[in-house]
This record gives sequence, C-alpha cells and structure tokens, in this order.
Amino acid sequence: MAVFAAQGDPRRSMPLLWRAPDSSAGHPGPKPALNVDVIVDAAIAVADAEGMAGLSMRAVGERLGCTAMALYTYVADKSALVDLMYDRAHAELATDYRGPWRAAVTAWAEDLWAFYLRHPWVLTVSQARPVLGPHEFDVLEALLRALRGTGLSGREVRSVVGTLSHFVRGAAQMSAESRQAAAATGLSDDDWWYARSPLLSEVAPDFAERYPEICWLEAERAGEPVNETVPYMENEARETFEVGLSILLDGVSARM
Amino acid sequence: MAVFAAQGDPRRSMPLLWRAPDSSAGHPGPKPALNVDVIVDAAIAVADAEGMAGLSMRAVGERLGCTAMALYTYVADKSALVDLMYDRAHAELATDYRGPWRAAVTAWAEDLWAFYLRHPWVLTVSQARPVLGPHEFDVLEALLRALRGTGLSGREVRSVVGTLSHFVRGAAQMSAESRQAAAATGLSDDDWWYARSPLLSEVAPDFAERYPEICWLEAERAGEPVNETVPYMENEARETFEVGLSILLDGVSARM
DNA sequence: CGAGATTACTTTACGCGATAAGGAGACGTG
DNA sequence: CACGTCTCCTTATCGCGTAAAGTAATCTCG
Repeated sequence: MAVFAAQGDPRRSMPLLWRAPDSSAGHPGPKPALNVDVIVDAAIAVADAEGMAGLSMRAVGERLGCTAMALYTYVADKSALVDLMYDRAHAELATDYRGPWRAAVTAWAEDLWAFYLRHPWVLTVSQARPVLGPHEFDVLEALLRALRGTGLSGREVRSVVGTLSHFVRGAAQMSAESRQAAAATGLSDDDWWYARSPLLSEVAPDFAERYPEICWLEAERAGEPVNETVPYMENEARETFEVGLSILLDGVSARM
Repeated sequence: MAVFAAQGDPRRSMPLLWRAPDSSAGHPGPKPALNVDVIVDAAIAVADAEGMAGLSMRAVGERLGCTAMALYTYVADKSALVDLMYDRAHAELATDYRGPWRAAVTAWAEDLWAFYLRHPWVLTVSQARPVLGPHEFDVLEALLRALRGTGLSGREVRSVVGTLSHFVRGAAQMSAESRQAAAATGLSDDDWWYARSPLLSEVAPDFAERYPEICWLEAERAGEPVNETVPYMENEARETFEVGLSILLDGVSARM
C-alpha cells in the first residue's frame, strides 16, 4: 500500500520539481486562481493533519475553496502531487553537517528522525522509484559529505547510506504509526495492551514454557525505570533509534 | 497507508489466532460451506498474487466461489482477516537457529528477507500494534535465542531486535517495491531511469557542481562489475542487505 | 412430523475515493 | 466583436468496505 512516486510523465513532473521558468505569459483564458505552490502547501497541510490516508483531492480542494477537479489543471494526477509534496517537505532539512564524521552522521539521522515525526506521511512514499527532486538530493549529498571522513569505498558508502536510511525510516515509522494508531482507535498503548494481555494468558496458558526468552526479556524490562510521560511504543522506538544508531556507527568504525 | 493490525475485538480475534477449540456442535442452520482456514489461505493467495492493494473482500470471495459478504460470517472484518493472514504466513519461518550467535542471527535475517520477498504484503502491516499471534512470537523467540550468545543486557537486546527488524524490513521493502513498481508500470528500472536521466541534466545543468559527492558515488559505481540478470534496484537492495547486516553485527560484537 | 429458532449466504444500497467527459464562462488576440 | 484557449464546474463511472434486510437451509423440541 505504499504510495508510488515518479510514475507520471517526467517531461511534465521534472520541470515542476526543479522549478524551471514558467514560460507562461500572455495566455488567453481566465486568470488562474491558484498555482502549484499553493496546492502543494495545502496538500502538505492536509497530510500533516490527517495523514496520507486523509489526503484526497477533495480534501485539498476544500482547503483551497475549489473542487477536486480544479486541481487537475495544475498537477497531472494525485501521484504527481505527492511527488511535489515529498520534495518540498525535504527542503526543511539541513544541507550541511560539520565536524567529525560520527557527530555529523548522528546529527543527520536525528534531523531525519524529527522530520519523519513531523511529516509521517513521507514514510508512505516508496523509495523504489525515487522522486529525483533537488531537496531529496540535498539530503543525500549532506549524508555523503558527512561520510567522507570515514574513507570507505563507494561500494561501502552506498550500503551504509541504504542501511542508515532503512533504519531511520523503520524506527520513525514505528513511532509515527503508534501515534497514529492511538489517534485512530482512541486506545492508548496501555489501554490496548491491558485489553489483550489477560486474553493472551487465557488462550496460551503455556506461554512461559513456549517462549522463555520473551519472558526473560519482559522480566528484564520490569526492573527498568518507566517514563510515564511518553507512550510505551514511542518510547521503545526512540530507544531503538538511539541504541541502534550507536551500534550501527560502531560497525562503521570497525570497517575503517 | 500502512494496514493496521490488532484493531478489532480481541475476545474474538485472539482465539482464532491461537486456534482455541471450536466448541461448536449441534447448531441449527445450514452447514457452513467454508471455514476460517480456507478463507485465510485464499486471502494469502490473493495478496501474494495481487499485492495488498489487490486484496479485497470481493476478490477473496471470488476465489472461493462466494460473495464478499459471505466472508463476514467467519471473520469480523477485513482487518481481522489481515491479522490471521499475517500470523499464518509467519508459520513458514524456522523457529530455531543453531550454532554461534552471529551465524544464527545471519540465518534468521536471511530467512526473513526471503520470506518478505515471497509475501511482500506482510511489509504493509504495521508493527505498531502487533498481532500477538503464536507464529510472530515464534519468530521473535528464535531471534532471542540466537542473541543469547551475545551476553547483552535485556535493554540492549531489545534495541538490537528492533534495529535488525527495521533494517531487514526496509531492505526487503526496497526490493519488493521495486519489483512491484516494475510490474505495475511496465517499466523496468533501466527504462525508468533512461526516461528521466536526460531530463535531469536538462533541468539541472549545474548538477555536477551542486552534488559533487553524489557524482563521486556514481563514478565509483561505474568501475564495478554489473549483474545484468537482476534489476538495478533489487541488486542494490540485496547488496545493502548483505553489507549492512555485516556492519550491524560488527557493531553488536563491539558491544559485547 | 411440523413449527420455530438459528444460521449461512445473497442482494441491494451507501458513502467515499480517483478521475474521464463535457459544458459554461472568462479572457487575450485577430 | 468574435474566435480560440484556458479555468473550473457538474456529472458520471468504477471499485472499495460493509450495513441492512431478505431467503433458504438445518437443527431442536413438541
């Protein structure tokens, strides 16, 4: 159910992404009431507020005081709009990270984590066919500059980039979806768990013998301090992000 | 657009997941023509063939020679069906990996990678609210047993599990979505790229100055042997998986 | 054996999604 | 002023999940 990017006619989408000069003057016909920028902004606002599932052409139109069909004068179709949203959003990210490679890569990952939590809908856009917009390239360029200091080969750098991206996306997605699930169902992580855990022992009375390692893990957790202010899964995702990033960068160090 | 699991009434879904005894005998009414198992199998077949986007109640019904509404006698709603599909599919995976921890964890990751490529729709099911079925627990238990040998603390093990999961999912998703994009659009990775790359230099003539690191990476790649038999992105994803896993486990070693 | 309860499954219908098709009106240029 | 062009609207189609209500099959009980 991922949303696919870069599917449409590139002769139309690429100039929009790279803001090629409009070359539009002296047209007949009524003055356009809108422009692509305004539409993309409105679409991002809808997606931030309602998630990708709530992003419909009608919803964007409504926010702009026009019908869904009016938007088709400016963008070829919904997927082209998502391409533009995706690249525009990435403009928020920093394009340079100074200092030693490990600090720079960590800062890059932290910024990306925060970005994904601000715009969780970005995580639903598939990476398989990249958008090829300027800001996505900026983000990659920034990471590559930070990785320069490792002295790794191009081959290794490519794998590190992929691994870091998958990791940050996955961890952020866990956090974002947990938030989304709570909002959509009205059940907090705790509510959800308390509704299920008694049933689990009822339906699987041999749980402890069947899954000793899982029980060991749970027992270990019992001795840890609990952060009451953050929902369970978000806390878990954040911890995975921090520790996992550090482990991953240890692995990179070991390769140098 | 992730599909959410474990949303429905747990009093109904948990017994189905854990196959509690039916306690159904001597009912009035017509004989059931179907059963949950048959429905779940058909649904998995549909999702394997058409992807999660092609999984509709009508499609499953059609495969079984009944209407979509007939299925609602057996499963509460579509999301309950997805829960059952998710857990049933995981039954394919091994439940034990012997040998030293690194080999065992690598085998676990390899099996999971292959599993995700066989059933890419599994990747669209959110992890934020786990299904809590027996086979998902089996998979986790197997990984934990493999990680036993590292001697890490529960806290660290939890982060390693999360990191590994995010990583394998991300890499497999890249590969699966690339395949899916090619099938859906009829454009191979190469076709797709050849349609876009000339436009990129047209629309961004200063690409080389603006993105020197990206260009360096591309230049490095030019000197590498090319595997013609595998589409570009799938090859890239596989390489990221192999090298990334090795880096990640180096990082785990460093913690021990 | 017939009546009534219960269950399986069907048909129909609703609201919402993307977007094709075609029409109405606004505007620049001849 | 009229024509061609462009914007934006209305309408319509198809597919989705599933609510509602109807029909028919099969049990238990008298």
